[in-house]
Amino acid sequence: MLDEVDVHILDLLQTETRLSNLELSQRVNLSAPATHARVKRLEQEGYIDSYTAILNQEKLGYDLLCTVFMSTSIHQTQELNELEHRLSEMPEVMECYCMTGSFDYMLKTIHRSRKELEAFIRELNQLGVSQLQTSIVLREVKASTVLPLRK
Amino acid sequence: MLDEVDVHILDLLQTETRLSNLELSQRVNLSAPATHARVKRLEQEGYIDSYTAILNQEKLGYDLLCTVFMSTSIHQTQELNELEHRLSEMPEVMECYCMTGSFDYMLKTIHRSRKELEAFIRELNQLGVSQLQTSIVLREVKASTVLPLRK
DNA sequence: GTGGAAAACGAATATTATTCGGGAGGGAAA
DNA sequence: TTTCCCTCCCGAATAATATTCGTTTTCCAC
Repeated sequence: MLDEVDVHILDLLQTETRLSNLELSQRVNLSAPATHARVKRLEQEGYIDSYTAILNQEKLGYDLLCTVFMSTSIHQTQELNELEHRLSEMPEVMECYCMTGSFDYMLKTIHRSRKELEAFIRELNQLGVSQLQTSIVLREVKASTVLPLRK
Repeated sequence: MLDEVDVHILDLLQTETRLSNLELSQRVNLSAPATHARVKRLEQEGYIDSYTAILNQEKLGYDLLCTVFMSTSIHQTQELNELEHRLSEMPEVMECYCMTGSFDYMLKTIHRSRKELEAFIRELNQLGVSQLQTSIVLREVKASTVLPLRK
């Protein structure tokens, strides 16, 4: 179970990840070793999935962010797993969700150019897709990975 | 400009962020100081937006991930900025995009319960929204922050 | 209150990042 | 080709930081 200090640590980790263990310990009013042990415990118990560097999409030439809604004609579990596996392996697919609503899946995909997007959509179509609806992101208003722990 | 080694570093940082600088330097066949200098340069020049800890939504009680499509009746720039600012400030809104298609915005939102989702939608409705369409994520097939640098 | 487990502390150590002086490589000009 | 200069690298030294360890404190259950 998590106490108040654990939540405080998690919240600091997801917003100010670069804090040293010493600074972190000062923020939560604990000694450095005690703080360190807690962080390790939180990692161990699966409260922290991963640490990651968020790269700048624009600077790296990825200017085309899309949402793709798709449905499939597949209904057998085995084949569905296969489909999902293939989707997961595609590097352009950043997120893939199974959804309520009129489509089976929603994808968030990223591309360098219209040409690459077109190639990607063609690739998708060869996967047993019955319907596809692609929209393009005009502007990113907010893109965060932070959970509202402190709300 | 980026050379091959820079791209290699960025790719390692976004997939194996916890690597020590020493390990990182060995992976890219450079000395530790040279690698360190490159990382600092990449941060400086804005190729790395941020470092973050990705928390486990389920373990922390956030079991309700949604996509919300919304349109607005607002057309004046000033008021639109205001609206976007309000959306950005809402902690449940993890992502917000201005889109092509039949809705103006798409949001990715996260909640602890149906009750909180309902309160959130009510809050949205008081912001000058003309249309709302909310879908619920049944299952996360893939959720990544990794750009396909090596594709 | 008392015993026992869990968790904290400070000091010591190990690991890692960071700085620094010097040198190799490569292009431009003579 | 030689020289100069700039850029980038390296290894060694230092500084900062994480991590371990033995001891003490805290906090329940009885």
